[in-house]
Amino acid sequence: MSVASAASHFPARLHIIPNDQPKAGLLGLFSQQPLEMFGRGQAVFRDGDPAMHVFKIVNGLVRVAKILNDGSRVFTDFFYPGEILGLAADERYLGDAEAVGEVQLCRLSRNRFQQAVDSSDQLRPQFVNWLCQETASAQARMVLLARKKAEERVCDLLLTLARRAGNNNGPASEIEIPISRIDMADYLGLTIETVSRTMTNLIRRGVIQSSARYRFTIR
Amino acid sequence: MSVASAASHFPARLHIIPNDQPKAGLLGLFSQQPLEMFGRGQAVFRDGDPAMHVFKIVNGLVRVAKILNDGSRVFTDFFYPGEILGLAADERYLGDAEAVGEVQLCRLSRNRFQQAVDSSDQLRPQFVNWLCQETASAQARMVLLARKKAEERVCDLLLTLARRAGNNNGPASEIEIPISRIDMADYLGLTIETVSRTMTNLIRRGVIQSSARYRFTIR
DNA sequence: CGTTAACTTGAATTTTGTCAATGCCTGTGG
DNA sequence: CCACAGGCATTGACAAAATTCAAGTTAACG
Repeated sequence: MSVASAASHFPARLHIIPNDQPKAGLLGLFSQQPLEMFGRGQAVFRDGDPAMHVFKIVNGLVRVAKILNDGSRVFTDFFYPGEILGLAADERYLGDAEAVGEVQLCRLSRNRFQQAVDSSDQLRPQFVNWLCQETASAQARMVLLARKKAEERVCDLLLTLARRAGNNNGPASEIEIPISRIDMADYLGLTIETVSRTMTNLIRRGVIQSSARYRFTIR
Repeated sequence: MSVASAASHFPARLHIIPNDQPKAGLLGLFSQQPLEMFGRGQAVFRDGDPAMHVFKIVNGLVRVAKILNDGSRVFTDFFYPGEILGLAADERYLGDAEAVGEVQLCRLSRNRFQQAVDSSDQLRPQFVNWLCQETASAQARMVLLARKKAEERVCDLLLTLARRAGNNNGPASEIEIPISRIDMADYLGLTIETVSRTMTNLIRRGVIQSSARYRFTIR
Protein backbone atom coordinates (compact mmCIF):
# COMPACT_ATOMS: atom_id res chain seq x y z
CA MET A 1 0.00 0.00 0.00
CA SER A 2 1.28 3.44 -0.87
CA VAL A 3 1.21 6.24 1.62
CA ALA A 4 -0.73 8.44 -0.75
CA SER A 5 -3.57 5.98 -1.05
CA ALA A 6 -4.00 6.09 2.68
CA ALA A 7 -4.88 9.75 2.58
CA SER A 8 -8.35 10.67 3.64
CA HIS A 9 -11.03 10.62 1.02
CA PHE A 10 -12.26 13.92 2.27
CA PRO A 11 -11.07 17.42 1.69
CA ALA A 12 -8.39 18.44 4.11
CA ARG A 13 -9.41 21.07 6.53
CA LEU A 14 -9.23 24.31 4.73
CA HIS A 15 -8.72 26.49 7.72
CA ILE A 16 -5.28 25.54 8.84
CA ILE A 17 -3.51 28.34 7.06
CA PRO A 18 -2.90 31.17 9.52
CA ASN A 19 -4.13 34.06 7.42
CA ASP A 20 -6.99 32.30 5.77
CA GLN A 21 -8.88 35.29 4.48
CA PRO A 22 -12.49 34.04 4.49
CA LYS A 23 -12.06 32.90 8.10
CA ALA A 24 -10.41 36.09 9.31
CA GLY A 25 -13.81 37.33 10.36
CA LEU A 26 -14.42 34.73 13.02
CA LEU A 27 -10.82 34.57 14.16
CA GLY A 28 -10.79 38.34 14.31
CA LEU A 29 -13.25 38.21 17.18
CA PHE A 30 -10.42 36.98 19.36
CA SER A 31 -8.02 39.78 18.52
CA GLN A 32 -8.54 41.70 21.76
CA GLN A 33 -8.28 38.65 23.98
CA PRO A 34 -5.27 37.94 26.18
CA LEU A 35 -3.10 34.96 25.38
CA GLU A 36 -3.35 32.00 27.73
CA MET A 37 -0.81 29.23 28.18
CA PHE A 38 -1.53 25.57 28.82
CA GLY A 39 1.08 23.02 29.75
CA ARG A 40 1.38 19.55 28.38
CA GLY A 41 -1.65 17.50 29.39
CA GLN A 42 -3.45 20.41 31.00
CA ALA A 43 -7.20 20.52 30.47
CA VAL A 44 -8.78 23.39 28.56
CA PHE A 45 -12.22 22.08 29.40
CA ARG A 46 -13.81 18.84 30.53
CA ASP A 47 -16.54 16.67 29.11
CA GLY A 48 -19.88 17.90 30.33
CA ASP A 49 -18.65 21.26 31.61
CA PRO A 50 -21.01 24.13 30.84
CA ALA A 51 -19.84 25.52 27.51
CA MET A 52 -18.99 29.04 28.60
CA HIS A 53 -16.24 29.86 26.11
CA VAL A 54 -14.87 29.22 22.68
CA PHE A 55 -11.12 29.11 22.09
CA LYS A 56 -8.85 30.12 19.27
CA ILE A 57 -5.73 27.97 19.13
CA VAL A 58 -2.73 30.21 18.57
CA ASN A 59 0.03 27.69 19.02
CA GLY A 60 0.35 24.02 19.78
CA LEU A 61 -2.05 21.15 19.49
CA VAL A 62 -5.18 20.34 21.46
CA ARG A 63 -6.77 16.91 21.62
CA VAL A 64 -10.40 16.23 22.42
CA ALA A 65 -11.28 12.88 23.96
CA LYS A 66 -14.18 10.87 25.19
CA ILE A 67 -13.48 8.63 28.17
CA LEU A 68 -15.25 5.28 28.24
CA ASN A 69 -16.59 3.43 31.24
CA ASP A 70 -13.67 1.04 31.21
CA GLY A 71 -11.25 3.95 31.34
CA SER A 72 -10.11 3.75 27.74
CA ARG A 73 -9.99 6.88 25.66
CA VAL A 74 -11.04 7.82 22.16
CA PHE A 75 -9.88 11.07 20.62
CA THR A 76 -12.65 12.58 18.61
CA ASP A 77 -10.54 15.34 17.09
CA PHE A 78 -7.34 17.34 17.15
CA PHE A 79 -7.29 21.11 16.94
CA TYR A 80 -4.51 23.02 15.25
CA PRO A 81 -3.38 26.65 15.36
CA GLY A 82 -5.82 28.91 13.62
CA GLU A 83 -8.76 26.71 14.49
CA ILE A 84 -11.59 27.33 16.92
CA LEU A 85 -12.18 24.90 19.74
CA GLY A 86 -15.49 24.40 21.50
CA LEU A 87 -17.78 25.41 18.67
CA ALA A 88 -19.85 22.26 18.50
CA ALA A 89 -21.04 22.53 22.07
CA ASP A 90 -24.54 23.59 22.75
CA GLU A 91 -24.96 23.62 26.49
CA ARG A 92 -22.03 21.51 27.52
CA TYR A 93 -18.72 20.58 26.02
CA LEU A 94 -18.46 17.31 24.16
CA GLY A 95 -15.35 15.62 25.51
CA ASP A 96 -12.20 16.56 27.40
CA ALA A 97 -9.90 19.04 25.68
CA GLU A 98 -6.24 18.84 26.64
CA ALA A 99 -3.04 20.46 25.50
CA VAL A 100 -0.83 17.93 23.71
CA GLY A 101 2.35 19.95 24.17
CA GLU A 102 2.65 23.58 25.17
CA VAL A 103 -0.39 25.46 23.92
CA GLN A 104 -1.23 29.11 23.53
CA LEU A 105 -4.82 30.13 23.01
CA CYS A 106 -7.32 32.95 23.32
CA ARG A 107 -10.61 32.60 25.07
CA LEU A 108 -13.86 34.31 24.22
CA SER A 109 -17.10 34.09 26.11
CA ARG A 110 -19.71 32.12 24.30
CA ASN A 111 -22.22 34.89 24.80
CA ARG A 112 -20.06 37.46 23.11
CA PHE A 113 -19.18 35.03 20.38
CA GLN A 114 -22.77 34.09 19.65
CA GLN A 115 -23.85 37.67 19.80
CA ALA A 116 -21.25 38.67 17.25
CA VAL A 117 -22.15 35.75 15.00
CA ASP A 118 -25.87 36.32 15.29
CA SER A 119 -25.63 39.97 14.42
CA SER A 120 -23.36 39.66 11.42
CA ASP A 121 -24.55 38.44 8.05
CA GLN A 122 -20.93 37.83 7.21
CA LEU A 123 -20.00 35.79 10.24
CA ARG A 124 -23.03 33.54 10.39
CA PRO A 125 -22.29 31.51 7.28
CA GLN A 126 -18.69 31.17 8.40
CA PHE A 127 -19.84 29.78 11.69
CA VAL A 128 -22.02 27.22 9.95
CA ASN A 129 -19.15 26.45 7.63
CA TRP A 130 -16.86 25.62 10.54
CA LEU A 131 -19.43 23.39 12.11
CA CYS A 132 -19.83 21.56 8.82
CA GLN A 133 -16.12 21.11 8.55
CA GLU A 134 -16.11 19.52 11.96
CA THR A 135 -18.79 17.17 10.74
CA ALA A 136 -16.80 16.36 7.62
CA SER A 137 -13.76 15.68 9.77
CA ALA A 138 -15.86 13.42 12.01
CA GLN A 139 -17.04 11.49 8.98
CA ALA A 140 -13.51 10.98 7.76
CA ARG A 141 -12.66 9.55 11.14
CA MET A 142 -15.61 7.20 11.04
CA VAL A 143 -14.42 5.85 7.71
CA LEU A 144 -10.93 5.45 9.09
CA LEU A 145 -12.16 3.64 12.18
CA ALA A 146 -14.72 1.52 10.39
CA ARG A 147 -12.71 0.19 7.48
CA LYS A 148 -9.03 1.03 7.46
CA LYS A 149 -6.20 -1.23 8.49
CA ALA A 150 -3.60 -0.24 11.04
CA GLU A 151 -1.08 0.85 8.43
CA GLU A 152 -3.59 2.98 6.58
CA ARG A 153 -4.63 4.62 9.81
CA VAL A 154 -1.09 5.49 10.79
CA CYS A 155 -0.25 6.83 7.32
CA ASP A 156 -3.44 8.84 7.33
CA LEU A 157 -2.46 10.49 10.59
CA LEU A 158 1.11 11.13 9.49
CA LEU A 159 -0.05 12.72 6.26
CA THR A 160 -2.59 14.87 8.04
CA LEU A 161 0.09 16.13 10.37
CA ALA A 162 2.55 16.63 7.53
CA ARG A 163 0.00 18.60 5.56
CA ARG A 164 -0.62 20.82 8.53
CA ALA A 165 3.08 21.30 9.23
CA GLY A 166 3.92 22.34 5.67
CA ASN A 167 1.81 25.39 6.11
CA ASN A 168 1.09 26.44 2.58
CA ASN A 169 3.56 24.85 0.18
CA GLY A 170 2.41 21.27 0.29
CA PRO A 171 3.39 18.63 2.78
CA ALA A 172 6.66 19.30 4.53
CA SER A 173 9.27 16.63 4.05
CA GLU A 174 10.48 16.67 7.62
CA ILE A 175 7.94 17.13 10.34
CA GLU A 176 7.71 17.40 14.08
CA ILE A 177 5.17 14.98 15.47
CA PRO A 178 4.76 15.82 19.14
CA ILE A 179 2.32 13.00 19.71
CA SER A 180 3.04 10.00 21.88
CA ARG A 181 2.26 6.46 20.81
CA ILE A 182 -0.53 6.40 23.34
CA ASP A 183 -2.09 9.46 21.78
CA MET A 184 -1.72 8.03 18.31
CA ALA A 185 -3.29 4.77 19.47
CA ASP A 186 -6.21 6.53 21.10
CA TYR A 187 -6.73 8.62 18.01
CA LEU A 188 -6.54 5.71 15.62
CA GLY A 189 -8.51 3.21 17.64
CA LEU A 190 -5.54 0.88 18.03
CA THR A 191 -3.22 -0.23 20.84
CA ILE A 192 0.20 1.31 21.41
CA GLU A 193 1.82 -1.97 20.44
CA THR A 194 0.11 -2.03 17.08
CA VAL A 195 1.06 1.57 16.42
CA SER A 196 4.63 0.88 17.41
CA ARG A 197 4.89 -2.18 15.19
CA THR A 198 3.38 -0.32 12.29
CA MET A 199 5.78 2.59 12.67
CA THR A 200 8.74 0.23 12.89
CA ASN A 201 7.52 -1.46 9.76
CA LEU A 202 7.15 1.79 7.85
CA ILE A 203 10.66 2.77 8.87
CA ARG A 204 12.09 -0.60 7.89
CA ARG A 205 10.46 -0.30 4.49
CA GLY A 206 11.84 3.19 4.07
CA VAL A 207 8.45 4.85 3.82
CA ILE A 208 9.36 7.14 6.66
CA GLN A 209 12.62 8.00 8.38
CA SER A 210 13.12 8.95 11.97
CA SER A 211 15.81 11.52 12.67
CA ALA A 212 14.95 12.02 16.31
CA ARG A 213 12.15 11.11 18.60
CA TYR A 214 9.08 12.92 17.32
CA ARG A 215 10.82 13.99 14.11
CA PHE A 216 10.20 12.22 10.84
CA THR A 217 10.70 12.43 7.13
CA ILE A 218 8.03 11.08 4.84
CA ARG A 219 8.78 9.77 1.37
CA MET B 1 -21.73 -8.73 28.82
CA SER B 2 -25.13 -7.30 29.55
CA VAL B 3 -27.06 -5.54 26.86
CA ALA B 4 -27.47 -2.48 28.99
CA SER B 5 -23.76 -1.97 29.34
CA ALA B 6 -23.44 -1.82 25.59
CA ALA B 7 -25.61 1.25 25.39
CA SER B 8 -24.00 4.40 24.16
CA HIS B 9 -22.22 6.55 26.68
CA PHE B 10 -23.83 9.60 25.21
CA PRO B 11 -27.27 11.03 25.60
CA ALA B 12 -29.72 9.55 23.17
CA ARG B 13 -30.93 11.93 20.54
CA LEU B 14 -33.51 14.05 22.15
CA HIS B 15 -35.41 14.88 19.02
CA ILE B 16 -36.94 11.57 18.12
CA ILE B 17 -40.25 12.24 19.78
CA PRO B 18 -42.71 13.48 17.18
CA ASN B 19 -44.11 16.43 19.07
CA ASP B 20 -40.87 17.53 20.66
CA GLN B 21 -41.92 21.02 21.69
CA PRO B 22 -38.61 22.93 21.55
CA LYS B 23 -38.02 21.60 18.03
CA ALA B 24 -41.45 22.48 16.71
CA GLY B 25 -40.09 25.77 15.45
CA LEU B 26 -37.68 24.32 12.94
CA LEU B 27 -39.94 21.46 11.93
CA GLY B 28 -42.76 23.92 11.54
CA LEU B 29 -40.95 25.47 8.61
CA PHE B 30 -41.85 22.40 6.60
CA SER B 31 -45.57 22.53 7.33
CA GLN B 32 -46.56 23.97 3.97
CA GLN B 33 -44.39 21.60 1.95
CA PRO B 34 -45.82 18.74 -0.10
CA LEU B 35 -45.06 15.18 0.96
CA GLU B 36 -42.61 13.25 -1.20
CA MET B 37 -42.24 9.49 -1.38
CA PHE B 38 -39.04 7.55 -1.79
CA GLY B 39 -38.85 3.84 -2.48
CA ARG B 40 -36.50 1.40 -0.85
CA GLY B 41 -32.92 2.23 -1.83
CA GLN B 42 -33.83 5.40 -3.68
CA ALA B 43 -31.42 8.30 -3.28
CA VAL B 44 -32.56 11.51 -1.61
CA PHE B 45 -29.27 13.17 -2.45
CA ARG B 46 -25.77 12.12 -3.42
CA ASP B 47 -22.37 12.80 -1.92
CA GLY B 48 -21.02 16.03 -3.34
CA ASP B 49 -24.30 17.24 -4.81
CA PRO B 50 -24.88 20.97 -4.30
CA ALA B 51 -26.80 21.26 -1.05
CA MET B 52 -29.96 22.90 -2.34
CA HIS B 53 -32.46 21.55 0.17
CA VAL B 54 -33.01 20.33 3.68
CA PHE B 55 -35.45 17.50 4.39
CA LYS B 56 -37.79 16.67 7.20
CA ILE B 57 -38.28 12.92 7.59
CA VAL B 58 -41.97 12.22 8.08
CA ASN B 59 -41.92 8.46 7.90
CA GLY B 60 -39.38 5.73 7.38
CA LEU B 61 -35.65 5.61 7.79
CA VAL B 62 -32.89 7.29 5.78
CA ARG B 63 -29.28 6.18 5.82
CA VAL B 64 -26.33 8.39 4.95
CA ALA B 65 -23.21 6.72 3.61
CA LYS B 66 -19.72 7.48 2.44
CA ILE B 67 -18.45 5.25 -0.36
CA LEU B 68 -14.76 4.37 -0.27
CA ASN B 69 -12.42 3.96 -3.17
CA ASP B 70 -12.58 0.18 -2.92
CA GLY B 71 -16.35 0.30 -3.16
CA SER B 72 -17.06 -0.43 0.46
CA ARG B 73 -19.53 1.67 2.34
CA VAL B 74 -19.64 3.31 5.74
CA PHE B 75 -22.88 4.68 7.10
CA THR B 76 -22.23 7.89 8.92
CA ASP B 77 -25.73 8.25 10.31
CA PHE B 78 -29.35 7.19 10.22
CA PHE B 79 -32.21 9.68 10.18
CA TYR B 80 -35.53 8.97 11.83
CA PRO B 81 -38.98 10.55 11.50
CA GLY B 82 -39.08 14.00 13.00
CA GLU B 83 -35.45 14.67 12.20
CA ILE B 84 -33.96 17.01 9.65
CA LEU B 85 -31.69 15.64 6.98
CA GLY B 86 -29.05 17.67 5.15
CA LEU B 87 -28.36 20.24 7.84
CA ALA B 88 -24.63 19.71 8.16
CA ALA B 89 -23.92 20.53 4.55
CA ASP B 90 -22.35 23.79 3.68
CA GLU B 91 -21.97 23.88 -0.08
CA ARG B 92 -22.34 20.22 -0.86
CA TYR B 93 -23.91 17.23 0.82
CA LEU B 94 -21.70 15.01 2.88
CA GLY B 95 -22.49 11.47 1.76
CA ASP B 96 -25.23 9.61 -0.09
CA ALA B 97 -28.66 9.66 1.53
CA GLU B 98 -30.91 6.73 0.68
CA ALA B 99 -34.30 5.48 1.81
CA VAL B 100 -33.95 2.29 3.84
CA GLY B 101 -37.56 1.23 3.34
CA GLU B 102 -40.43 3.36 2.12
CA VAL B 103 -39.84 6.95 3.13
CA GLN B 104 -42.01 10.04 3.23
CA LEU B 105 -40.39 13.42 3.60
CA CYS B 106 -40.81 17.13 3.03
CA ARG B 107 -38.30 19.24 1.20
CA LEU B 108 -37.43 22.87 1.83
CA SER B 109 -35.05 25.01 -0.14
CA ARG B 110 -31.88 25.77 1.72
CA ASN B 111 -32.27 29.46 0.96
CA ARG B 112 -35.67 29.67 2.54
CA PHE B 113 -34.52 27.58 5.46
CA GLN B 114 -31.44 29.68 6.13
CA GLN B 115 -33.37 32.85 5.72
CA ALA B 116 -35.92 31.75 8.27
CA VAL B 117 -33.22 30.63 10.68
CA ASP B 118 -31.15 33.75 10.24
CA SER B 119 -34.04 36.05 10.86
CA SER B 120 -35.41 34.35 13.95
CA ASP B 121 -33.80 34.64 17.36
CA GLN B 122 -35.81 31.62 18.36
CA LEU B 123 -34.84 29.36 15.49
CA ARG B 124 -31.14 30.11 15.40
CA PRO B 125 -30.20 28.41 18.65
CA GLN B 126 -32.33 25.43 17.66
CA PHE B 127 -30.43 25.15 14.45
CA VAL B 128 -27.12 25.19 16.28
CA ASN B 129 -28.53 22.71 18.75
CA TRP B 130 -29.35 20.25 15.96
CA LEU B 131 -25.92 20.56 14.47
CA CYS B 132 -24.40 19.88 17.86
CA GLN B 133 -26.56 16.81 18.29
CA GLU B 134 -25.27 15.53 14.98
CA THR B 135 -21.78 16.05 16.28
CA ALA B 136 -22.61 14.24 19.51
CA SER B 137 -24.04 11.38 17.50
CA ALA B 138 -20.91 11.29 15.35
CA GLN B 139 -18.77 11.09 18.48
CA ALA B 140 -20.78 8.21 19.84
CA ARG B 141 -20.17 6.39 16.57
CA MET B 142 -16.46 7.05 16.75
CA VAL B 143 -16.35 5.49 20.19
CA LEU B 144 -18.32 2.52 18.94
CA LEU B 145 -16.06 2.03 15.95
CA ALA B 146 -12.84 2.66 17.80
CA ARG B 147 -13.25 0.48 20.85
CA LYS B 148 -16.30 -1.73 20.92
CA LYS B 149 -16.44 -5.39 20.10
CA ALA B 150 -18.85 -6.86 17.60
CA GLU B 151 -21.39 -7.84 20.21
CA GLU B 152 -21.36 -4.44 21.85
CA ARG B 153 -21.83 -2.80 18.49
CA VAL B 154 -24.80 -4.92 17.58
CA CYS B 155 -26.43 -4.43 20.99
CA ASP B 156 -25.83 -0.72 20.73
CA LEU B 157 -27.64 -0.58 17.41
CA LEU B 158 -30.51 -2.76 18.60
CA LEU B 159 -30.99 -0.60 21.67
CA THR B 160 -30.87 2.60 19.67
CA LEU B 161 -33.55 1.27 17.35
CA ALA B 162 -35.61 -0.04 20.25
CA ARG B 163 -35.41 3.30 21.98
CA ARG B 164 -36.57 5.04 18.87
CA ALA B 165 -39.39 2.55 18.25
CA GLY B 166 -40.80 2.84 21.76
CA ASN B 167 -41.65 6.42 21.07
CA ASN B 168 -42.06 7.87 24.52
CA ASN B 169 -42.58 5.15 27.08
CA GLY B 170 -39.15 3.64 27.17
CA PRO B 171 -37.76 0.96 24.88
CA ALA B 172 -40.41 -1.17 23.21
CA SER B 173 -40.18 -4.85 23.95
CA GLU B 174 -40.90 -5.97 20.41
CA ILE B 175 -39.51 -3.93 17.57
CA GLU B 176 -39.47 -3.83 13.83
CA ILE B 177 -35.94 -3.63 12.49
CA PRO B 178 -36.20 -3.03 8.77
CA ILE B 179 -32.47 -3.10 8.30
CA SER B 180 -30.66 -5.79 6.36
CA ARG B 181 -27.52 -7.46 7.63
CA ILE B 182 -25.57 -5.59 5.00
CA ASP B 183 -26.84 -2.29 6.30
CA MET B 184 -26.11 -3.28 9.87
CA ALA B 185 -22.61 -4.34 8.89
CA ASP B 186 -21.92 -1.10 7.05
CA TYR B 187 -23.23 0.87 9.97
CA LEU B 188 -21.25 -1.04 12.56
CA GLY B 189 -18.01 -1.35 10.65
CA LEU B 190 -18.25 -5.14 10.51
CA THR B 191 -18.93 -7.80 7.88
CA ILE B 192 -22.33 -9.39 7.32
CA GLU B 193 -20.97 -12.69 8.56
CA THR B 194 -19.86 -11.22 11.85
CA VAL B 195 -23.20 -9.50 12.31
CA SER B 196 -25.01 -12.71 11.48
CA ARG B 197 -22.95 -14.77 13.90
CA THR B 198 -23.41 -12.21 16.64
CA MET B 199 -27.16 -12.13 16.13
CA THR B 200 -27.36 -15.92 16.17
CA ASN B 201 -25.36 -15.90 19.34
CA LEU B 202 -27.59 -13.34 21.04
CA ILE B 203 -30.62 -15.38 20.08
CA ARG B 204 -29.06 -18.61 21.33
CA ARG B 205 -28.29 -16.98 24.64
CA GLY B 206 -31.83 -15.66 24.88
CA VAL B 207 -30.83 -12.00 24.91
CA ILE B 208 -33.07 -11.37 21.94
CA GLN B 209 -35.83 -13.34 20.29
CA SER B 210 -36.81 -13.33 16.66
CA SER B 211 -40.50 -13.69 15.92
CA ALA B 212 -40.24 -12.96 12.21
CA ARG B 213 -37.69 -11.62 9.82
CA TYR B 214 -36.97 -8.05 10.92
CA ARG B 215 -38.99 -8.43 14.12
CA PHE B 216 -37.32 -8.91 17.46
CA THR B 217 -37.91 -8.90 21.17
CA ILE B 218 -35.19 -7.63 23.46
CA ARG B 219 -34.80 -8.84 27.03
C1' DC C 1 23.52 8.55 37.31
C1' DG C 2 19.54 6.44 38.43
C1' DT C 3 14.63 6.41 38.06
C1' DT C 4 10.70 6.48 35.46
C1' DA C 5 7.93 6.71 31.63
C1' DA C 6 7.68 5.74 26.91
C1' DC C 7 8.69 2.66 23.41
C1' DT C 8 9.88 -1.82 21.16
C1' DT C 9 9.64 -6.66 20.45
C1' DG C 10 8.08 -11.47 20.77
C1' DA C 11 4.78 -15.21 21.55
C1' DA C 12 0.31 -16.69 22.44
C1' DT C 13 -4.52 -15.65 22.02
C1' DT C 14 -8.69 -13.48 20.56
C1' DT C 15 -11.35 -11.35 17.33
C1' DT C 16 -12.79 -10.50 12.98
C1' DG C 17 -12.47 -11.20 8.04
C1' DT C 18 -12.45 -14.24 3.96
C1' DC C 19 -13.97 -17.87 1.15
C1' DA C 20 -17.13 -21.27 0.06
C1' DA C 21 -21.13 -23.99 0.63
C1' DT C 22 -25.75 -24.23 1.90
C1' DG C 23 -30.32 -22.83 3.45
C1' DC C 24 -34.31 -20.01 3.33
C1' DC C 25 -37.69 -16.70 2.01
C1' DT C 26 -40.24 -14.13 -1.69
C1' DG C 27 -42.07 -13.18 -5.64
C1' DT C 28 -42.68 -14.57 -10.62
C1' DG C 29 -44.06 -17.08 -14.38
C1' DG C 30 -45.45 -21.43 -15.99
C1' DC D 1 -50.59 -24.04 -7.16
C1' DC D 2 -45.98 -25.26 -7.85
C1' DA D 3 -41.27 -24.73 -9.33
C1' DC D 4 -37.58 -22.01 -9.41
C1' DA D 5 -34.60 -17.95 -9.57
C1' DG D 6 -32.36 -14.50 -6.99
C1' DG D 7 -31.32 -12.12 -3.05
C1' DC D 8 -30.34 -12.39 1.71
C1' DA D 9 -28.84 -15.00 5.67
C1' DT D 10 -26.45 -18.67 8.07
C1' DT D 11 -22.70 -21.70 8.97
C1' DG D 12 -18.10 -23.77 8.88
C1' DA D 13 -13.21 -23.94 8.15
C1' DC D 14 -9.47 -21.27 7.66
C1' DA D 15 -6.57 -16.97 7.37
C1' DA D 16 -5.41 -12.49 8.68
C1' DA D 17 -5.25 -8.81 11.76
C1' DA D 18 -5.00 -6.88 16.03
C1' DT D 19 -4.92 -7.39 21.17
C1' DT D 20 -2.96 -9.10 25.28
C1' DC D 21 0.63 -10.36 28.19
C1' DA D 22 5.33 -10.30 29.27
C1' DA D 23 9.94 -8.98 28.87
C1' DG D 24 13.28 -5.93 27.48
C1' DT D 25 15.21 -1.19 25.55
C1' DT D 26 15.68 3.36 25.13
C1' DA D 27 15.33 7.99 26.20
C1' DA D 28 14.18 11.91 29.10
C1' DC D 29 14.69 14.28 33.38
C1' DG D 30 15.59 15.32 37.88
